[in-house]
Amino acid sequence: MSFRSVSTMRSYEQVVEQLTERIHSGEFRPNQRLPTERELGELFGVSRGVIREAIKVLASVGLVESRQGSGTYVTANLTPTVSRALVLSAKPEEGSLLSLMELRQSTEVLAARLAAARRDSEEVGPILEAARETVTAAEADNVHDFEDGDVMFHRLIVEAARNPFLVTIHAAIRDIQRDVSSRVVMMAGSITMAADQHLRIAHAIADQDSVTAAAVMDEHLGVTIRALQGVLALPPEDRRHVRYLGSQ
Amino acid sequence: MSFRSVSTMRSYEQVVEQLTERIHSGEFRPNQRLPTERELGELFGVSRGVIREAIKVLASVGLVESRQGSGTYVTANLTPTVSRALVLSAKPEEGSLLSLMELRQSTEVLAARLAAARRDSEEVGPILEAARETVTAAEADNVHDFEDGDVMFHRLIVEAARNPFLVTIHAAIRDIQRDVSSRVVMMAGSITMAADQHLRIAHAIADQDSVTAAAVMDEHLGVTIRALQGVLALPPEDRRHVRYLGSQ
DNA sequence: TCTGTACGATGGTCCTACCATTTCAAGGGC
DNA sequence: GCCCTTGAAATGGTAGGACCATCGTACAGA
Repeated sequence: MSFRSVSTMRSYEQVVEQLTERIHSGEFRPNQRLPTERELGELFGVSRGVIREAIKVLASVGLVESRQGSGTYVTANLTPTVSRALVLSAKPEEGSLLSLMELRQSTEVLAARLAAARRDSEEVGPILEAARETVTAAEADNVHDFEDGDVMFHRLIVEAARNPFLVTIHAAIRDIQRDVSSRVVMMAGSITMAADQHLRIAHAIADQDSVTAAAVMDEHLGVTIRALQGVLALPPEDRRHVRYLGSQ
Repeated sequence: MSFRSVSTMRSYEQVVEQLTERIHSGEFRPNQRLPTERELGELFGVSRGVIREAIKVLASVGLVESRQGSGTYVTANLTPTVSRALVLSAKPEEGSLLSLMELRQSTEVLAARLAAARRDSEEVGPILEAARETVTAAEADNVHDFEDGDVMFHRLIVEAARNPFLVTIHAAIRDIQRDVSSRVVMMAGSITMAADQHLRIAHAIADQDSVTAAAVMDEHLGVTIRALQGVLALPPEDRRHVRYLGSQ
């Protein structure tokens, strides 16, 4: 006696599902405008309110984006964001920054290992270039440029790892770090040393040396974590001098 | 001339924010019923539609749950789910399962390391117990019981790691694996070997031996990954015999 | 005590109207 | 001809009311 459970799927859920499918199938491409809410309502045979609720869900995972007066668009870079959910999972208390860095270390070490094994030959150039950019910036003590190169460097490696989940999570981590405006201790270590590690990682990936790439990446982020632990051990009053980059 | 930027935050966003805060602060506790949509509308001074959109967002990250005719409740197990977004980030194609296992390996190795370092003395007992449960089940060749113990074992370790992000991501990974009904190759290795590894990990955590805990966990999940890679290398027709667990 | 019914509360859906922004084309001044 | 202004239309954002579907409970009856 096996019955299928009666499906009572909410209508907005069905809309979410169908729109998701169209977006994934490429029928709706990035930057493309969706039909208006009123039109979608007619197409799906539901009220505008239902459409709006569905769109809110899609927007909350970063698949679409609504602009008042203009329309609803498929997100440009089709990387759904998990940052909101991730943020919600941690109370904004002491140590959540440390937790975040731990996660980042773990995932990026994997990314480095995979990137070394799977990177396309065309991907090597940009990675090396980004690494060199951080070296140049470090020599000039130009923190701003260093950061630009740093972000690019890590992003390229994650992408070269050919693991979509890593891309999503890495984007979310970056998101949160930006929100929390926690550049505070990001640069706690010496940027010269960091740039040097970048270069070694880049070369390891170029040589398809997974072990070295992973090991140096582990050390690279480990430095930051240890610095962070040091700062968190200080009483709050004494932390201020660590921050040396105020702007945005 | 410094002006505060004019708040153009959508009203539903503000509702999301405030409700999130109340939930996190413990003012709304798990399983508690929120005020009705109509009441919330009055409390926030917005229409019911806005409230509904806010609730949809909260529901989509797994913070609340609506039951028609009854009310909206704070989710019992307050682990927001990122699974939907993660699912969206990978087209359901070949290899996404491999990507998922890679992510799982990376995060759980970290979890094992942290758990060994941070575990509370009361957490050791349940972890050992879960490990022993899988050993017993493996000896009896009872796959069902093995799985129960297996899930519990890994969950306890992740929780002992004291890193909220890991908890969230691990839950999401489990979610997806269940959805994809991919027990297929989960057990591809010998469950006897797996159970043995469980025991070694548990003892390492009990001994606060981070290095061993991480190493064995790495190997433990590495076995599954290698098995998975083997299966994916086969032509689709030949894969069927790998699945030996059909239920649910 | 148990069962079924009735009623109220609540989320789900629909509808209409109006507001706020954006977009773009028509118009006017130079 | 070019640039700016202006205004209308389109579109998402918000409001409010109505009704439906479901749930929970209280109540009446067996």
